[in-house]
Amino acid sequence: MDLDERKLKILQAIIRNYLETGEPVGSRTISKYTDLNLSSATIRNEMADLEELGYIIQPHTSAGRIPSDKGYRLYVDHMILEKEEQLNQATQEVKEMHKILLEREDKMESVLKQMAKMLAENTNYATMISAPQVRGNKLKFIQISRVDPRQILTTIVVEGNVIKNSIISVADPLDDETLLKLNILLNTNLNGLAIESINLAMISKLKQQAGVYADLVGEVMDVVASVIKDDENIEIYTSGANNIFKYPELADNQRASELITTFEEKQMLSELVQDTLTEDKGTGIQVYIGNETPVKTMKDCSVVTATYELEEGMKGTIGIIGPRRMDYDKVISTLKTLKSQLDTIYKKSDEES
Amino acid sequence: MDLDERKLKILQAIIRNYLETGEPVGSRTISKYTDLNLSSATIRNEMADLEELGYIIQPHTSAGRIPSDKGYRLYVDHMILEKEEQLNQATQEVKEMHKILLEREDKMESVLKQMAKMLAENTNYATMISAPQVRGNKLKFIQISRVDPRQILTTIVVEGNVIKNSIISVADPLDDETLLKLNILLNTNLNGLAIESINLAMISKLKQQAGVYADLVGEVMDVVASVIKDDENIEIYTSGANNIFKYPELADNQRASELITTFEEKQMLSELVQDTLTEDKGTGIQVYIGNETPVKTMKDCSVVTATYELEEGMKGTIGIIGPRRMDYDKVISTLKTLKSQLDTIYKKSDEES
DNA sequence: TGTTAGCACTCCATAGAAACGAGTGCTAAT
DNA sequence: ATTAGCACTCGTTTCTATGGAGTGCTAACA
Repeated sequence: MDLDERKLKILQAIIRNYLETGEPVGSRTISKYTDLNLSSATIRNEMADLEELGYIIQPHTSAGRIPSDKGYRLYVDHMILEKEEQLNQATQEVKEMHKILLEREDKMESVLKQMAKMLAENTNYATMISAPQVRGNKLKFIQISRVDPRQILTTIVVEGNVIKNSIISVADPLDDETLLKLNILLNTNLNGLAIESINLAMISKLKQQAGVYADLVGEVMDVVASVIKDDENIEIYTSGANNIFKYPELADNQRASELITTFEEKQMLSELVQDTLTEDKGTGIQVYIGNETPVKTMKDCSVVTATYELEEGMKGTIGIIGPRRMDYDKVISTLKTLKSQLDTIYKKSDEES
Repeated sequence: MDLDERKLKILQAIIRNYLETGEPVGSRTISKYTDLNLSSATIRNEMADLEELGYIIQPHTSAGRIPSDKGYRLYVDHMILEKEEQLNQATQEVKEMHKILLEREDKMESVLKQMAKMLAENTNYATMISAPQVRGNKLKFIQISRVDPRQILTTIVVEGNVIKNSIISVADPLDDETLLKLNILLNTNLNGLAIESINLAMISKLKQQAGVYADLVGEVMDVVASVIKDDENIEIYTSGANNIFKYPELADNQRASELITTFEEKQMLSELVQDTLTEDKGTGIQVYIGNETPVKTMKDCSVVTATYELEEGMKGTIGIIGPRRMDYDKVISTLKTLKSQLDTIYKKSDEES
């Protein structure tokens, strides 16, 4: 048996209604809700069919129906296609983000934090944003300077303008000439190289050329290495974790505690980021319903993610986490608009600079 | 009427018992619990007195008693004095921190994060740590370098080795000589100055001397200014927020949601940090019971804070947030030990460098 | 005079019973 | 194919015991 037009309409009505109320919806409600002009009895028959097909579930014999994961999935897939043209819907809130992005602060960190917060406030769900991941980055600039007689400041810039500093202590003060020589040594040998491609042989060669300052060069190389290390545990910013308390189905102690922990230990979220980045099939938007999510503690949630891309292949993820009955419609179109803005604005303003 | 020895002992027994169980404690329990060898009837009389004095409360007529804020306060004040000598009690967990601190990473951020986490795991309460606040700091080093033809990297180091970078875009490439000249200009004029003391007159003088590069110097000064701005919203790291679910009196939706929000919006916690730093009377440990806390959303919690101090007057705060019936004993001694270790270890390892 | 045993009383917590009502499935009529 | 009608199910809410923990008070005791 396939889904005819009418069944689809009924299913849609059930889901819409359930998204709003969070209560199982009965046949009588649907009978009024839709423009089909059918009696509740007819609806009941159809609902029995839909249940048999696995699109809806009856929590107990005398209750209404709620959508199953399969039902949600159908709804979402259907909806995304439909929405394609009316992209400019959720403009209201996204315009504010536009503004934030334009007056972009020096620290990308604070931009992302603010964005997460704003998204959370507008959607009433929990949000997460991962900082763009830098991969295969090339060293753009490396420099050591004397901050005071015993302290050397290392500054490293990689493509994408990620900057890393560290202070190294030295036993004997370096004079200006040595400093200059070492800087030239480092830059001529390392500039333009992908960090991953720096191997042991190169390091030992460098150390050899540095002579008595081999130790110092070694420490500088440690700093270089730490750029990669930093990169491995991706920065993730979250906001609106408290929103889960607005949805009774998530707010019981057991679940709430788990979810809060998940948001706190951002590490678990990074699985989600990874999955999103690898699974991305081109649309850039992904929906995980219930158990589909790669994070087990979120099995009672739905997650909608978007990947955004800056220039130079830096990719990041935005995620919205809410109950199964989240307003997919609004969330997806919000994310779509935001994504497209991010993609374009960031690119543009980076070309300026 | 004053508190005689016996009343004190009874009060103490009540509190101890309540801390453990979280249930109102009755006279019979106390009669067995203490070594006073008194019947429950006698205890009842004493308890009636204690209640009249305001140290304990009866939730309802036929229930046992629970400590009032006044009772907790007495207990805590008493206990702190008693504990003074047995400082080495909570060594177990603190030794691990010792280790972390010794192998201290370059980023203070990650040390503090880890510390917060470890504290939370050991105590089963929520924790917060504020990064040391830098005040009245002097510029130690300032430098601009050319990263690529159109991009200038600004690096600023202030006392305490706080480093700040920013990339500035320029329309026309700068040659080496100009760069050197500007660096000398900036360093000779600004080095050693407290950032707060840089005024408009100096800036305009600098700009004048920079000639055609006045704009660039202006942007550099903006970066300098942002060091202060960064400082104003203190970095605060939290951990173990989910622990509040372990205490039923905090775990109802209303309260939990408020608390989670408080931990998320670190801003509210900064009030606590401020209060702790200003109220500190020398012991370095402070206890806020219930309504005593400056953060309203925590009125059902108790907070124990410690201020730690690194060299150069950099002060930070560690806080442990739990239910009113937190294990003050353990928390206070843990914080004391940790504080003393932080005070000494950090100082020492900074002298090394 | 301080302590204790005993007892009536209070009041929360728990469990069960009863009433309710939303919603269903099925049947028979249209 | 649709619908009205009806018996039935089952979760939710409300009410009513019942039990027990704990108290305050009184009277007896050392």
